[in-house]
Amino acid sequence: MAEKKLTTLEYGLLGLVGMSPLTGYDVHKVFSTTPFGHFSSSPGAIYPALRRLAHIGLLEARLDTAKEARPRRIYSLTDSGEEALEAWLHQPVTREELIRGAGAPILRFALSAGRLTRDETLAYLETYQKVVAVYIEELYGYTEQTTSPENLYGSLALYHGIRSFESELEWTKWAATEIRRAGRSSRKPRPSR
Amino acid sequence: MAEKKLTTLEYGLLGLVGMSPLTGYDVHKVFSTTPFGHFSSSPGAIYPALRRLAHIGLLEARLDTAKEARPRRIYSLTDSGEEALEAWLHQPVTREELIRGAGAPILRFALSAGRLTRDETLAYLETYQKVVAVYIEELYGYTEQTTSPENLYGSLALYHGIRSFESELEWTKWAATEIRRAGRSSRKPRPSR
DNA sequence: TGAGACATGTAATCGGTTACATGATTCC
DNA sequence: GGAATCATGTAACCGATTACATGTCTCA
Repeated sequence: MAEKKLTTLEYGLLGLVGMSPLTGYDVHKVFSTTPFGHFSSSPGAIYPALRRLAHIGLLEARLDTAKEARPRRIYSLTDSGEEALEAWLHQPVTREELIRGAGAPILRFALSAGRLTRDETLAYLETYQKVVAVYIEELYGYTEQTTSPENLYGSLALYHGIRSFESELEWTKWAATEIRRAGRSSRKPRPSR
Repeated sequence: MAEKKLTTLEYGLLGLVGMSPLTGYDVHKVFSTTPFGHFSSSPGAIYPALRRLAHIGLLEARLDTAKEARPRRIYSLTDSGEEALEAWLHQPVTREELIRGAGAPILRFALSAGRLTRDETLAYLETYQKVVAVYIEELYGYTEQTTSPENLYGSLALYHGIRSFESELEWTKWAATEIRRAGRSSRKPRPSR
């Protein structure tokens, strides 16, 4: 079987198509009108990616021949696509994903709705949280080397990173409590401040 | 003249080489042992990029022939490289850069040390701040459409984005006050909490 | 009925990742 | 003096960006 690793965009497409069958243009619309994944909505990225996924059997294309001269492909998730997606959703967050900043950790979280159990998602958030905490410690380590008055801007930039990961850390905790709370009542989530 | 646009990596290299002449391996070390720019430290990215920059005249390579069989190139910034770097540093933050998340806004800030005046950097932070604020409003707009109990995870993911940009917004304000403060005294910057 | 927006892609280019290759240095 | 590690790259592949091409619908 030798599961090939896919790009973040491709997993995003699997997740999106997995919600409901879509055409390339539908995907384009989602990417360009919502903050979903902050992927590029360029057709030169989307269409080839959909084709690739269809080619390796993770998606299947149904030809809509309503307009003959310009038929369009409606993609839906195959069983093995479902499998690949779920395998990915079960991966814990890694340090590399966090640093790369391509948004993979949060994408997995968002796509886990309906595909992971509540407890699995909570466990995912827990590992997410740990990885972030470890990385924050690492960044603090640099502050001792780098913090000198001559290097003010460098220090400030470093604190930018630290703060942003601290905010991410708080989010993981908050999200977990919201999910737990939703299990007991059906109130809407509210930002904590 | 038609200044060609460079990649973020290339600007990072200009900035780094601009601090002191470096070899490809030096760059690799910086990228792999510090949080500078969170670029990939893969040689396949660094060496070709240095060559490209040298080829278009923004860097110049001096051959160090100390070891004959394996001479190495020490790169330094040329006048036109200096120009290109400063032109870039003078660009205000754009919405696209912010969303793309490649770290360009913070990289420009960090590299502005010694190349922009204090007031120019403060002005840069001001536009940075405004762009972030505008984007946060945009994201809040989505919460009204998207926030439904059935779409809990989607909402939570959206709040992840909002929080992280809010943290960025606070950083821009904090950094500006630190810079102003440093103008009056020479204390080290401290995180605000 | 012609202009513009909406829809559906393809092609060329190009930067980055992964993997490979080889030369020097250290150190056991 | 052989292995491991440091240093300095090259090559192949492949995905993404940019630009282009063409079909279809709306509506003044």
